[in-house]
Amino acid sequence: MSGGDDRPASGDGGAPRRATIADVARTAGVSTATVSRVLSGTARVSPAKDAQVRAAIEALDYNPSDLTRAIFSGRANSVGVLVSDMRNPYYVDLMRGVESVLTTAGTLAFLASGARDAERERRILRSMDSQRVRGLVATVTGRHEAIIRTMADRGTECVFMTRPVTVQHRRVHSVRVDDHAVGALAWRRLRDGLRRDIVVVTQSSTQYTQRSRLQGFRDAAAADGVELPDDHVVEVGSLDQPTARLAELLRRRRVDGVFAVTGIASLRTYQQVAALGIAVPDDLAFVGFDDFPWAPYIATPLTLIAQPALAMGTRAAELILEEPGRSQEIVMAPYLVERASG
Amino acid sequence: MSGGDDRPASGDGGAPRRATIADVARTAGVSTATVSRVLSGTARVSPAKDAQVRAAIEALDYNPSDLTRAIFSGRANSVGVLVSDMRNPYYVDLMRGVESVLTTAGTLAFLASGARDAERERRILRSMDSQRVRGLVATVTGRHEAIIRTMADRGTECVFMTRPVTVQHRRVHSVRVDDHAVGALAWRRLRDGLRRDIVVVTQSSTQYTQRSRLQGFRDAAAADGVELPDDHVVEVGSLDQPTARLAELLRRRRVDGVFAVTGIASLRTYQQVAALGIAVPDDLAFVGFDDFPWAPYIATPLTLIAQPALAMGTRAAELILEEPGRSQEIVMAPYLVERASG
DNA sequence: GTGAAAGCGCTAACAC
DNA sequence: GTGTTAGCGCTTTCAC
Repeated sequence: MSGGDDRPASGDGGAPRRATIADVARTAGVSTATVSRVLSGTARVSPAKDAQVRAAIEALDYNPSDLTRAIFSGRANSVGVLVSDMRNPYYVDLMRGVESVLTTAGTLAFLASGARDAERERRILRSMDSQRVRGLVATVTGRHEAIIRTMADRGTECVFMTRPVTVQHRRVHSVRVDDHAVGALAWRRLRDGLRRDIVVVTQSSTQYTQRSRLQGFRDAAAADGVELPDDHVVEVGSLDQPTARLAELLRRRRVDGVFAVTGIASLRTYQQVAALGIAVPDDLAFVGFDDFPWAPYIATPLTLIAQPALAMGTRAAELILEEPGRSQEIVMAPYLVERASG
Repeated sequence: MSGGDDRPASGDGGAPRRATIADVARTAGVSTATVSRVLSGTARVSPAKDAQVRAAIEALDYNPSDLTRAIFSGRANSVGVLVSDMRNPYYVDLMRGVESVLTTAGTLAFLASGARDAERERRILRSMDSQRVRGLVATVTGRHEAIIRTMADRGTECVFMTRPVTVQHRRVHSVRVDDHAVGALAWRRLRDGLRRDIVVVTQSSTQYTQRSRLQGFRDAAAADGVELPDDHVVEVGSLDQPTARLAELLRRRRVDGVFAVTGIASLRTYQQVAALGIAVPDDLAFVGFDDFPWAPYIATPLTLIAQPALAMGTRAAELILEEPGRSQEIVMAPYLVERASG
């Protein structure tokens, strides 16, 4: 062949150079512009050249770089998903929802866990911004107003789960469950089970979502003329903190119902109830929050208020792909999963 | 100010243009090369200019693009993680392991599920290749030799979980559990529990990993002079297939032990055993595979052979960051988690 | 329809 | 030390 063949066998340690659009153009005997047109399908090219180009792409096993493409649009073909804790089945379902929509659209999702550490969250958000993600689905502990505003300003659609938007911006959205309704559902369930002396277990009562669920419970109870005494709200904290106060409350024989407002609170309450040997649901009706895959398999299958995590994930991903143009606030209904515990 | 200020308020719909390295250079009164040097820290810059550059970066809220950077190295600052099923706690732990190592290194991980669908897997691998991921951690159903070879050729470190490498290449590795040892552990546990008539439950006996576990069991039994009859191996398939044959085997009073070789098989066997009302472990000792978070909480806590999923994830991520230069085959030891069932 | 050429934001020689 | 310049692989005018 005349001319040098420039499909080098190796650059350094032996990596064959990847075929570029120029290689394809050369092989097909056309310009790079024509190859680009075939790739994007925006402009028409003659059938003959089209065929040549496709043949060359095939022959060289050419796979165009999403990175280089992204440089033009300023946005990568990727979205970031930042969750608090990957072990939590809620986030797993959320991610599954996001992923199913994105994969269909040919977009890839970054997944990272902020581990409820604001500084770690910040670093991850910064990385995602460096990657120029076109969208962000986040559950965060910190507020991160500045970086969120920057990302939204620069074109990233940001969707926050579990809480209302804290940044007013046309590209900042919220997808969450109706926390007030969660509390109301719990109250009505326990009321219908004829429970009168109910304890509400929170994990951290300062959190907005937990306060809302508690408030929903209180409001629904009040509508039925029942008051929830302050000393019947107990905080159990995270997994390795003591639950002495909860145990004390449960030992009082008067308590006949319990509503745990988070997944962790549900688990901890369940363990405490089991440790105390209390008969569920006979002596104590138990309604928790956040369904999890193994809820049906434990000794006493748990009645739980669930959030439509999968649907929330797909909705979030759709928002990102749709680019609605103005801030969206999507509140989804929780639902009761009836099992043996209450 | 003399000259035009070129920090435009909006391009199209109102997205302010992102500050580029040129903007920083202009603001700091230096060249882009100097800014780049400050950023990478490779070459020394005078303290004065260094300060100016940092000030400009701060003022403009400049965050360099990982995309553009990646164009040079040919590799993005990202890795792809392709799993079979996100609901499986094993993959969750794997991902957690990968993510923890990568986040520390400032690298982001794509997560996608192939859903045991070879065509879907292929599309995702292709997307990841388009993103020029520097590494790949994959559990796949299909073989995908061609695309894997291409990716490895072009510089992507590929780590396969759960099975030996099928592509001989210095950048293709394997991290997996010692499946033969899994079977041996199970046998010895049941033997020590004085079980003699054991049924092995597989999910799909054609799969390499399951065959290995079965073989390990057989070999260990044979070493003790015990033969596993072929009709004591039963296949239960995936979640919604019937388990009639398993039920039939279990109903025979002679069977006093069972070893389920996959997580799904364990779950299905557990359900069947519960449905039949068989006393565990008194009438039937149960050893399963793959630990899961709620194993301690179910009615009869399960004795399981676990794989060090988290460690396997971190090891895979380390392999990618290390770029060992030649194919690595890492086989990790399974361990027994003793609980009530066997 | 098609190609030449400019340029996206960054890095890496290469001069000074 | 520092700036100038030439790209990285792609898209997109703008002529023809």
